[in-house]
Amino acid sequence: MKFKVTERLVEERHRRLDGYIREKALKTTRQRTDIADVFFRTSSHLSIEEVLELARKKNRKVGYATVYRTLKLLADAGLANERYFGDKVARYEVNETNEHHDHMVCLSCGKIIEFENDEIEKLQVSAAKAHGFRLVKHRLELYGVCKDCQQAGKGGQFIHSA
Amino acid sequence: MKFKVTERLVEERHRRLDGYIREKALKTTRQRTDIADVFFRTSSHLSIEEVLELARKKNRKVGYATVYRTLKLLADAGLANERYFGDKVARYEVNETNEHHDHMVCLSCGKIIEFENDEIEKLQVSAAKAHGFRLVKHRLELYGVCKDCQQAGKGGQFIHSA
DNA sequence: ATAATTGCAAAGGATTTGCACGAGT
DNA sequence: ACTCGTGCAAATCCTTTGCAATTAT
Repeated sequence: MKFKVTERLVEERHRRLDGYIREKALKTTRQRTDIADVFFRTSSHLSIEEVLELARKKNRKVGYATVYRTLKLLADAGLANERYFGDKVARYEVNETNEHHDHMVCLSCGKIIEFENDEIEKLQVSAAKAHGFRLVKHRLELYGVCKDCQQAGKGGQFIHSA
Repeated sequence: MKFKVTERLVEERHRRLDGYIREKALKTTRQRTDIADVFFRTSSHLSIEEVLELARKKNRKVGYATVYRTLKLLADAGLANERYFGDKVARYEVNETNEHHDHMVCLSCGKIIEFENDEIEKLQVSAAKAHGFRLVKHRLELYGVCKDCQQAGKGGQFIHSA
């Protein structure tokens, strides 16, 4: 997301989650709410590890299996997207309905920058059409060195292999 | 690759590998040659599993650790690229120098179609520039249903989650 | 009460690694 | 000879799962 995560937005996300839970006759639990909450409040791409760490600050007894399960649940509910960047760990981002963005991943510091480009999207559609391919979704990632790392002269040390 | 893999091309790849081996003072072994050979002869995106199976037809005693090590070696030599599509297994493709292509992945049959689009590449460069980002490489994948699967009416059953 | 959820530890799948043996230079 | 490569099994990493105990409805 490019915007700040407001309290209003966090509440809206919780409401969407509650709706899903009700619809599927699941249960609202302390852990779920806490995990979802830390997740809803970030605007970054968190690994399970990171979500676990944040969740434990709220609720010491969160187990990692529950984090895995809760993030899958959020993904099923359409509230989270699972992504894999260069390394092999799953990362989750909040899924904003009708938002389309791609990512730039800094090979030096690991930072993930979101960007949008409608022209590229359009060309993807044409490329798919040209191959008789029915496009469902896409993934575009640019790997390189972010502005900060270039300035800090850290362009060389790639921590990330993409 | 869009072209057929000719004998000339296979030889050229072996020559490049030999050069790398000499340069790094490594050794040419039966297994390496066999694994590299089956790999050089395909034009698809093989998993370790698949390379192992093919290599064993040539040389029954190839161990899977050797396949892992050899494909890493080929990647280091600049002859192979490691990629991850929707599932979690690494796939390797022959790296054609100065060839740029992206992939369409069929969610129904798993087929991988390569395509090129210079316009998209150009837009990526501008997008990166706009963020002060030094672009090193990119990854673009379109997920959907290929022409064959659409005709066969298999558009619904996604075997692949992207 | 009933059924879903949790936490733990065990199981899984893909990949990596340590080590003694075998092969290339 | 000397060093590198191999195969095997064990180890590792991330993720999933079985199960008994706990909690929400």
